[in-house]
Amino acid sequence: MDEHARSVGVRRNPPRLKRPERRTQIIDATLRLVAAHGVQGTTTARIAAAVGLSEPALYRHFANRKEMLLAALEVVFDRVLGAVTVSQEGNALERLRGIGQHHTETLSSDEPWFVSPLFDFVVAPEQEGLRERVRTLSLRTAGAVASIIEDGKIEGSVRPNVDAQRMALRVMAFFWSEDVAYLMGIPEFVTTGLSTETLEGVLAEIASV
Amino acid sequence: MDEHARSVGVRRNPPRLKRPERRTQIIDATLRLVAAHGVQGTTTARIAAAVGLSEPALYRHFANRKEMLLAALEVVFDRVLGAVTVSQEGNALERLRGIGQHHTETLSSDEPWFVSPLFDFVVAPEQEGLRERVRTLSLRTAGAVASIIEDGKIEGSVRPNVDAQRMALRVMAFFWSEDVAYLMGIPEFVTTGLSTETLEGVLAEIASV
Amino acid sequence: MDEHARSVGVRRNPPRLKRPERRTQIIDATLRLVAAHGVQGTTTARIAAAVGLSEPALYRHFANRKEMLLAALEVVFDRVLGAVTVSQEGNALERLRGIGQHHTETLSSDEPWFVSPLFDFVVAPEQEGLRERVRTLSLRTAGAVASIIEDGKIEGSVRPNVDAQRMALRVMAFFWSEDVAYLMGIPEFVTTGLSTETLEGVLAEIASV
Amino acid sequence: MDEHARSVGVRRNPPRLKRPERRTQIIDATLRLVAAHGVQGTTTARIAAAVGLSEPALYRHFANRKEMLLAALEVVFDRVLGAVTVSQEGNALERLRGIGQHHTETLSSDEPWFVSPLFDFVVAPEQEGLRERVRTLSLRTAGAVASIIEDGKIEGSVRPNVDAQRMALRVMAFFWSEDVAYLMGIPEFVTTGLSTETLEGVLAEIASV
DNA sequence: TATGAATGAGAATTCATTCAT
DNA sequence: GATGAATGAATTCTCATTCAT
Repeated sequence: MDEHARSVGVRRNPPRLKRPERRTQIIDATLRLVAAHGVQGTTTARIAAAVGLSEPALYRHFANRKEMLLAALEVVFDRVLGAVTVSQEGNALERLRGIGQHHTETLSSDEPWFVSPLFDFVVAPEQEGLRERVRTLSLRTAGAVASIIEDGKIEGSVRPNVDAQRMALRVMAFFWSEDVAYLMGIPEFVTTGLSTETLEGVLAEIASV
Repeated sequence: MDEHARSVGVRRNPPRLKRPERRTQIIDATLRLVAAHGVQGTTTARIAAAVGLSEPALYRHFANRKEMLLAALEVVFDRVLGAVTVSQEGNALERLRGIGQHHTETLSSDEPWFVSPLFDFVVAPEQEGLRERVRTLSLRTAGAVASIIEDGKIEGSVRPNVDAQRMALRVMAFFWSEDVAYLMGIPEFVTTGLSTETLEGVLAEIASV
Repeated sequence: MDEHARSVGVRRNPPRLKRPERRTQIIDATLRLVAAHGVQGTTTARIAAAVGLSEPALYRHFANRKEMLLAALEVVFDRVLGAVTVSQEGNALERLRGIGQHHTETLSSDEPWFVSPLFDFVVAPEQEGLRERVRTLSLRTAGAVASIIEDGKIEGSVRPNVDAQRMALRVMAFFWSEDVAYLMGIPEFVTTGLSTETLEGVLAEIASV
Repeated sequence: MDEHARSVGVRRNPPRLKRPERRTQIIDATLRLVAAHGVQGTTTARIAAAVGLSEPALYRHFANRKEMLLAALEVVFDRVLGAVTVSQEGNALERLRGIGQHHTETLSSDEPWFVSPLFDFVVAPEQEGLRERVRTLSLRTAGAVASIIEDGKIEGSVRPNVDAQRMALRVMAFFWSEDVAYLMGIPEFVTTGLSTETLEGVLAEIASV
């Protein structure tokens, strides 16, 4: 019957993906699981089930569970960083405003997939080593925001005596508060423009003249 | 004979606390452990050890581990709410500033006991029903802040046309961003006065004249 | 029916032993298993099955598998040391001869239970930490032999210029060679008095006059 | 096209060894690994890595892991036997002394490759059938020693009434005790000449006049 | 009110081995 | 002759919880 299956072109159980695809697939599954069950609830058994593999097979692609989580975290930040980097239109102020809008809109949409995992990584037990990585990646994001502010100084849209690093963190705070409001089930903070007021406050402080 | 022992007033080794005291003791221990090890790391074994009881004995006081955690969450919010309510000195603005300072100081201290439990519950898997509880309690806290703002309107320190509910949420955002910064391992946001700038921004917006 | 079982005095599955008995029982089982399957083959699953407990229950009595193995090793050496210490009759030479005879006889008997475990511990992977303990305990045994030799010097049966430590090791070598011969399936080395010749050689060297 | 590549003489990356060479290479690697990590630690993964092949490729050359270990054991005995046979200089006594020295020196070196595998097989669980093999090969080694002694009788260096078989086993005992001392982590037995004293005792017993 | 003894479910990970290519 | 992908069976160990006393 195996023969029959083959001749008719019926695929055997798992479609035997190539390395890179499997890796991506595992990372995606991990991300979804963290969103649904938290870091703690993202067990190797669940990941394996989600990708239709046996648990040991996972270890062909990642050294251990932590690596899977770390890879997923990396993806989260890649997208966050991407969102910050992409906006290239207008002067620094307008770009920051654009980034803020993007964040607000994402959170207002029906699938802000990244918030849950992100905060799950933040509160993950110290020993998982995820916190440290979150810190590093967050600071990198803050750095990206800071360079936009620096750009603003050069082009003249931002006051020259502004401390870019510090103000970048205040922009981050805007992101954070939107995220928390969303997580706490208080979307009105995001959707009724409240958070935007905070961001505008920051922008007003750094705008030239 | 146990009866005899009691009637004669002979004390057994551990002075056998009464129900309510034991309960409180267990909740306290749970809270300390959550602060130190996170929700996940707060195992029944650790709780039992912390209160000097055997594990099964815990189940005399709580149906299960989750109940212990829930009770601890309740305490967290009692204290958070307490911190917001207590400050009675000065006008509304000064009281809000005082509350903010208290929050900042707690986070700068070496044992910010409430952050870890709070956010652990925030990111808890949807189905656990903990999020809903956090939402309710957060809104109650926001309500307390709103009444202070209303008080300010009456006493004249706050502009009369301010929307207390909305501004209360912006004050909450200040709390949240400090919490997140702390969790992410970016304490400079809290300790170098960056977060305070945000709060001052809000206060300036609502201050009369 | 549970009620019936109780009233008739029928025991429920495992007879719920007290701590010390369980511990002993586990150690014994471990020892038997090491003899039968080697250190590697002495899995927690097998130990649990042997004592009629679940695997986790084992951990109520020992911190981990290594502790169980170590405890078993201790027992092996206790008995070996016991055999060396017990013989109190006659002068040093006669006592050493007695110890040798005891060893030879044990190996000729049908259950030299200790040899297999002993050597299994010797070849156990470094990382198990058993080798180091074997070394320590072996040297302790050698020490016991050395004191007998020292006793011999005092009582005059042993030449005063004999190096007790060194000769003790040569006596140990007699034990070892008997053990190895037994393990290798060459019992004639033990049973036909060949090994005894070696021991007599050593005794002749240290005997006074 | 693979065919084409071959016919044109184009070499693929790893120079694809012929069957026999690969086999030897695998056995060598196995032997080195057993010496370093013990039988247990000699995993197929490690063997494959050591020879630069994939794990499945090993099964082209051996039916399973046990076959690889068995082949390695064979080599061990070949070498042990070789060491006993090779020495051809001087009379029987001198040759035996030479063999002993060789053994002592190997154990004093930093890679006594044969001890670990040898004893690992000795303590292997009965049912594996490895013990029997070790017995056979040990007796063969003893036989080689016995012939040297017989040679000694002919050439006159050994007393004619010596039982070669028996004395051969006592020489073996010298080997064994050195091995055990090494394994137990008591190298001083080997390095300070203690074991040699035993051997000299045997040689003295068989020497003529 | 409390405990000593015990467990079922499940965690991450390793290993020898197979199968299709 | 060799490999990439995958797995079943085990391994050690943790945890919340139960039950008889």
